[in-house]
Amino acid sequence: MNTPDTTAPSHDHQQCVKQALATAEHLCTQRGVQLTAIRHQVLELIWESHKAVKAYELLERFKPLKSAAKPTTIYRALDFLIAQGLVHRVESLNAFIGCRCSNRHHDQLLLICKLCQEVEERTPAGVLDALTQELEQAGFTAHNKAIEIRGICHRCAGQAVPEK
Amino acid sequence: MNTPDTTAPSHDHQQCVKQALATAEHLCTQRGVQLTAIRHQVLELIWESHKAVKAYELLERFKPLKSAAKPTTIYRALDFLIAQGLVHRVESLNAFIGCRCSNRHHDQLLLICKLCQEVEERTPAGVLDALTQELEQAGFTAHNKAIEIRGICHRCAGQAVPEK
DNA sequence: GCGTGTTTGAGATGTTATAACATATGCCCT
DNA sequence: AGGGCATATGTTATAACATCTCAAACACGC
Repeated sequence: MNTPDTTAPSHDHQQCVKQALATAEHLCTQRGVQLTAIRHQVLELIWESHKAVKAYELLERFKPLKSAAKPTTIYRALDFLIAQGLVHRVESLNAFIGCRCSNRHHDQLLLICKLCQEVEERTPAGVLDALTQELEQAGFTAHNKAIEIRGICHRCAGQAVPEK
Repeated sequence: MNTPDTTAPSHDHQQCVKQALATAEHLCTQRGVQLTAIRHQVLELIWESHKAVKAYELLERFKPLKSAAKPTTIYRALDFLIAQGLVHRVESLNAFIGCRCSNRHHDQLLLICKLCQEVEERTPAGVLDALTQELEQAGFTAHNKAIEIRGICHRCAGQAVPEK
C-alpha cells in the first residue's frame, strides 16, 4: 500500500515538517526543556505524514536509526511530546499525530478519516463555546476537550470509494 | 476499595438496572435479535454501576457465573450490545458503560469523572448542532459523534478532593 | 429431521502500554 | 575535583487490551 502522505494534493509537506520541527525546537528552548535526539527523531517520524501513527509502527521505523529502541523508548518520547503539546494522542485509534496548534491548549476537534487515516485539526469556536457552556451548566471541570470524530473526509468522499 | 455504585446519593439504582434490562429485552425482541443468556448477564454486569467497566474486569466478574468464560466471550457480547446501542465503548478509557439512550444513535456527550469513574451521558442540542454544522462546513461525513470529556464531576468537585 | 445461519467453546496469538530497576549524563554547589 | 541532584535512557519483564481461527452446539423455518 502506498497512499500519498500529504493532506492535500497541492500541499508542500516538506514545509509542514520543517515548520513543525522549528516550532518544537523554539518552544522547548523557551521552556527550558530538552528536545533530545530521541525526542526530535520521534517527532520527525510522526510528522512524516498527517496520518495517525501507532506507537509500535514508530518503533519499527525508529529501529533503523537506533537499533536498541524498545517500546519504552517510544512511549517516553511520546509522553514528553504530548506534555509539550507537540503531539496529540488520538484516543479512538490508540495512535498519535503531530500537533499544529503548538501550545498546551488542546481544545479542538479532530476529524479522523477512516479511508485515508489522515487527521485534520480544527478549532471551531462555535462548538467549543457551546461545549464550555454545557460543561459549566453540568458543573463539570474538564481537563481536556479533544473531540474526536471518525468518518470520511471530503477528499475521500469525492472519490469512487469502496464500500466499507 | 468500596466506593458507592450509584450516580447520586439519592438515586434508586435497582430501578435503573431494571429499566435498562427491560428496555434491552424489548428492543431485542422487536428487532428479532437474540439477547442470549451470556449477553444478558454481561449487560447486567455492566449496569452494576455507572462506572465505566473494563473488558477484563467484566471477564473476572463473569467467571463465577460461567467459569469457561474467555476474553472472546466478553468481547463478543460487548460487540453485540454495542451494535444494538445498549452499551457504549468509552474510547479514552478502553472501557464500557450501559447506554441510557437505548437506540442506535449515539450522538452525545460523555462526561467522564477521573475521581469516581462515573460516566454521565448528555445530549446537549447546542453542542451537537454546532458540531453538525461544523462537520458540514468541513465536508466531513461523520460515522459517530461521541464526545468524550474527562475531568471532575460536580459531586466529586464538591468534596474535599486529594490533589491529583 | 434437515439444512442454514447464529452463537458459543477453546486455544493461541497479536497489539498496546507500563512497571521496575539499573545506568548514564549534565549541571550546580562547595 | 568531587559530591549530590535531577533528568534521560537502557533493559527486562509483564500487564492490559483485543482478535483470529476452527470446530462444535444451538435455534429455527421448512
